[in-house]
Amino acid sequence: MATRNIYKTAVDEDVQPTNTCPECDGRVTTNTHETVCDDCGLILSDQAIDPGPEWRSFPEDQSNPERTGAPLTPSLHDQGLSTTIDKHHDGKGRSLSPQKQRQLRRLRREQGRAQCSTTRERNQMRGFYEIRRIVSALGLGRSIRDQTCALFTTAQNEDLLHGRSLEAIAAGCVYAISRCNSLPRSVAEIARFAKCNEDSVRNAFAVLNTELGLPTPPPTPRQFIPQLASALCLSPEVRHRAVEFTEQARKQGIDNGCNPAGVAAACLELASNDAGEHVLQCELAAKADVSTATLRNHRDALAEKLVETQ
DNA sequence: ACGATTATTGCGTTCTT
DNA sequence: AAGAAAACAATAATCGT
Repeated sequence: MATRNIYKTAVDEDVQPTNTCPECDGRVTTNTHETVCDDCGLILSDQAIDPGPEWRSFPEDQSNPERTGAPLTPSLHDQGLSTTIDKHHDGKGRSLSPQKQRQLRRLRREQGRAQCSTTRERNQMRGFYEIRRIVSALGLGRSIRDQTCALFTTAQNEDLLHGRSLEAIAAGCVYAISRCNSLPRSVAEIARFAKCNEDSVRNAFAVLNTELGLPTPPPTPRQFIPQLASALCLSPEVRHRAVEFTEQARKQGIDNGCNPAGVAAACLELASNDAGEHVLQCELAAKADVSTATLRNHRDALAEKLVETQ
């Protein structure tokens, strides 16, 4: 429980408003890892300028020995601090004698074994590999990836992996972190890329959530608008309108107990119809992972309420 | 493609032991 | 208090236009 708050990364604390989003003119926020548009979810840059020292070494300047090496990353089990032994050259770039090469080959083999000496470390490597794979397949940013890896480590420390598949825990971590960051992906979407079924992902998330007490608020329809609008190439106006509709839906309480993605899809349909940008129901429903019937039901219920309030 | 009707599923409530 | 069951709402499937 001591590590509870590490998932709340800089998103809340170090946020500094910068300029506006080129796509929708929405407000843009930057944390330590990436710059994201609040309105459309567009990631403007996940290669933020690093104010730290250069990652170069200057052999002639011996006074500054710490200015070497690659930046640390939590998504590698050794945080990127691995040692590699070259095959053909020594530290100064000279080529090696065959005897030395043989010796170094043996050293390299032992070093490789030492790098993940325990099953714990091996599991962590496999878990991180899986996380990196899923996160990049979903198009989520570096910040999400690093938070997910941190959560995975915590899960490992709390002994939550016993009897569960590593792949399921990794996928569950991705799901949990995406939700904690208000960038919800459906379990189905994650399971599509994960090496396990939906139930395993759900179960893994449930375990993480209860055992670690994650700050996971229920997903709201609003959070689904950006990704859906972007997937269907809808205009910023439609997107803004749809967000307003989600607010209406919330006030009227018609999203209670409903799949938020379905409500979001209905809001988008109404908004796009208003703007004359016609979207096929089946496409909208497919992107939101709901049936067209559900989409229509929500749309009609919402339309009724909207007429009443006018 | 869209709409209406019917079937299924999931879940909180209520009843029983 | 714990489990079973009837009940309801959300969602999906199917058929008709």
